[in-house]
Parts: sequence; structure tokens; C-alpha cells
Amino acid sequence: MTLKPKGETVGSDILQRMREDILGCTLAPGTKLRFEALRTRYDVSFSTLREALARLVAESLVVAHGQRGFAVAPVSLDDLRDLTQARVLLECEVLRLAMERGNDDWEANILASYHRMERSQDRLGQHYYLDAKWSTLHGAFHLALVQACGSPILLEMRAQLYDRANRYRRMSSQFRKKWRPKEIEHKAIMNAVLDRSPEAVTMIGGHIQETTDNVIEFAGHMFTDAAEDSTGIAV
Amino acid sequence: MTLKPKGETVGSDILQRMREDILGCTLAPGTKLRFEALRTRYDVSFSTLREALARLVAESLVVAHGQRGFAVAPVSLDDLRDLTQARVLLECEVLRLAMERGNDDWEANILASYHRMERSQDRLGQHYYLDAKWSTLHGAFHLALVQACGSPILLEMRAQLYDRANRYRRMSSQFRKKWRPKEIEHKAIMNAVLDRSPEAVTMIGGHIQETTDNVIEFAGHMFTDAAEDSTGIAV
DNA sequence: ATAATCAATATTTTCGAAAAAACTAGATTC
DNA sequence: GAATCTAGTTTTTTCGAAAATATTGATTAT
Repeated sequence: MTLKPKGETVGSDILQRMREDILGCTLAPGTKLRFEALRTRYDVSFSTLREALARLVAESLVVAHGQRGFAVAPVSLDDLRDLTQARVLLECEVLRLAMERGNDDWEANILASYHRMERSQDRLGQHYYLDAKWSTLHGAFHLALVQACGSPILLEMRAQLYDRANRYRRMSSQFRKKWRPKEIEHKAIMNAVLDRSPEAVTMIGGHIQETTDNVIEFAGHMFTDAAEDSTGIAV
Repeated sequence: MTLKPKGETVGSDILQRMREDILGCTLAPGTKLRFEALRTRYDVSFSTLREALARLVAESLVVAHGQRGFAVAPVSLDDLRDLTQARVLLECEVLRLAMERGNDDWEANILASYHRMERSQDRLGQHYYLDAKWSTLHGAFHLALVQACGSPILLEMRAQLYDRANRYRRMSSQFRKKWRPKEIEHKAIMNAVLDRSPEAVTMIGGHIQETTDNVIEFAGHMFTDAAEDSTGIAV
């Protein structure tokens, strides 16, 4: 059965689970979300499911087809490129602001989150990038870089874009023939940020663009320009 | 009763109506959204209401308080400033992209929407800025400027920020002691855009910032830094 | 006096059934 | 053969009641 913190709703728990299943590709892009199957999967009623789906529609993770139900948002090359463009804009700005406004605690948190990520890499070995825990620490590191930007709105927008991009990255992981030495790149970015160097902004933008270029190189064949496959739920 | 296009849902109609009521301040900022009152107002069941509210939470127009229901998103000086900062970033970027990518049709559409707005102003007289129809045409003009940016994601984010900012503008309208000659400004921006002058980007940024400065000057007293008034629904 | 407890009431959340709409397959028409 | 119609079935949406939770005011304890 579902677990929820006191004062929170079953619905918000389901929302989080569905979000994770979509971002983690357990619910594959384009999948038609049938209520009977969802009810079996999440063990809640249709109305509760609809509420979570409504939220996810607004987050662009699910598309609503009027009276014909819902589907997991598709993936496409166009969307990935657009997403990347938006991310470069947002990430560069929040990083610029953070370097302007960040204090010692911000710096300390960057170092701490880098350390955690690095330690995790050491422990996991060569294919650390396939690990969900590492992915979480990776996300935390990038968030730490920009945490001090002072703009809740930009941070929220950034977070959604980050998650959506992460879905593409995750989908491409299994096809990776070669992996960039990200740890070197992450360290260089961190040092530039801690130095408050304007070069850090250029580096983060390049980091993001290059990730997309690699995703397209290794897994571009999985994405179409109007990918709308409906393949049913992988349950 | 509710009217809905074929294939669409009652729920999506309610969503649109609630969104309009929030953005138009008929549902005042901070208002606790009680289900019995909402049911009377919109004539649909709790579950349908909850679905619309879930969407609006994700759009930052409504806040969810766990098991204690929903409320219209509050307004505050911090939020307005943050919103403005985000808008300047987004608007400048989509305008820059549009000038890069726009074609003749884009230009023609700008001229047409400017003309409609101007004609409306002529007809409405001195206080045109209080008119809802003008506000719609004003929004259409600004959208036309950036329509050719080629980024659905940036356009969607821009649209949400625009609407949220418009709520503040609307709230300040009634307190206006003086109104900037916006028609001159709009025309100057349009001409700079049509010339594809980089100056247009600076102008749009200034236009937005100045609007906020004026909103704060005339109506800043209405906003607090942590405005969380719950005053009930104005029905 | 203030703080804690408790019961009654109000409100919110979730459920599952009814109503509405979409889908499918077979029959009929051109 | 393709297009249209129809009835039955499936799926989705909406409804309203039951279950769960929060709120409120009275009572008791310190």
C-alpha cells in the first residue's frame, strides 16, 4: 500500500511515483495510459489517477487527448533540441546569478555534493553512469552549483527542464559506446564556479550542448521528429 | 451549463474558467478554495474540481496545502520581482530568436496585431488599459513579436510567466495615477523588431522592467513579502 | 491563567458506480 | 472494392457518497 507523510495525500504519493516511472522510462514515451492498467499498477481509483495525470500534463510529462485519455509524453529530436536550447538559457542564467549572489555556505555545499558524487563514482566503477543513485547525486551536484541564484521561479523552471532532459539521457545510456570523462569536466566547472569566473557559464552551456550531441549520436535513432508510438504499458 | 468543444472535457472547460478567474482576480490571491463554494460557482463535482486544481497547482496559479485543501496563489513583492527577472530573460531570448528566424508572415502578423491594438485604443479612449478586450489584444501583440522564435518550450514558459505578470498588472490598474504612453513605446519596439535591430531586445527588457517598477509604485502596498491572506471566495 | 484533551462538526480526499463517449466489428449500401 | 451505418463492447469522464482528516469549541488538568 502507499506510504505518505502526515498531512500529505495519497494522490501526491501517486504523482511522485508516476513522475519517477515516466522519467525513468518504466512508463515508456508515447505509452497510452489506460486506467484499468494504472489502477492495477498503483492501486488507487480512477479519480485519484486523473488528478496525478492532470498535474503531469501541466509538467509536460503526459499529454491529454481530450476524451480519449492520456499518454506518456513522446520523445523526439525536435523536443530534445528545443529542451537543450531552453536549458542552456536557464542554466547559464541561474549559474551567473548564483556566482553573483552565492556565499560561503553555497560554496561549501558545492564541494560537498561534488565529493559525494565522486565517492559514488569510485565505488561504482566504470559504468557508474548507469546507476540511479549516481544519477541522483549528479543532479544534486548540478543543483548545488545554482542553488544560490535567488530566484525560486527560475529554479523551478530549471528543475523541470533538467528532469525532462534526464529522461533522454537515461534512454541513451544503454546505447553508449563511449563515455566522456565527466568527472574531469565536472571538476573544471566546479573550480571555475568557485572562482566566480565568467568562463564557468560558457563551460556549463557547452557541457549541456555536448551531452545532447552525444545523446543524439548514440540514441538518436530512438527518437523521431513526431514520435507518437502507443505501445501499451510495460507492466 | 458548461459548453465544451467536441472531444474536449467538461474538466478542461472548468480549468480554463478557473484560470481566467484567478488571472482576472475574481478569485483573489490567497483565497482559500472551498469545495462547496467552488461547486456552487462552477456547477461540477468535487473530483472534477480537484482535477482542474491539480493542473493549476502545476501552473503556479494555485497552491496545495496537503490535506488542508487549495488556495489561490498569493502575490508578493518578491514574487513579482522574481517573475520580472524571469520574464526579462525569457522575453529577450525569444525575441532575439524570432528576429533571427522570422519571415515575412511573422512581420505581417506583428503589424496586424499592432493595428488591432491601436484601433482598440482609439475606440476606448483615455482609459483603454482597463479594458479586458484591449488587454487581450495587447497580449496578442506581444506574442506576435516572438511567435517566430521556433521554440515551443520557451514559448510555453513565456506564456505562463506573461499570464502571471498580467495578474499583477491587472491588480495595479485601478490604482493608476498616471499611465505611460505605451502606444509610443509599443510602436518603437515594433519598428526596432521589424528592423531586426539588437536594440529591440534591450527595449523589451526595459519595457518589462519599467512595467514592474510602475506596478510596485502604484500598487506595491497591496503586496507583502509573504502575503498569505485567506479571505474566502468573492462570490 | 495557559495548555492539553476530547467530542462534535466541517471539510477534504478517495472510492467506485453511473453516465458519457470512443472503439470495434459486422452488416448494408453504393 | 470503399463508404456508411448500427449495435455491442470497452474505455473514459463525471458524479456523489463513504472514508479520512482537519477544525472548532468545550472541558479538564496544571
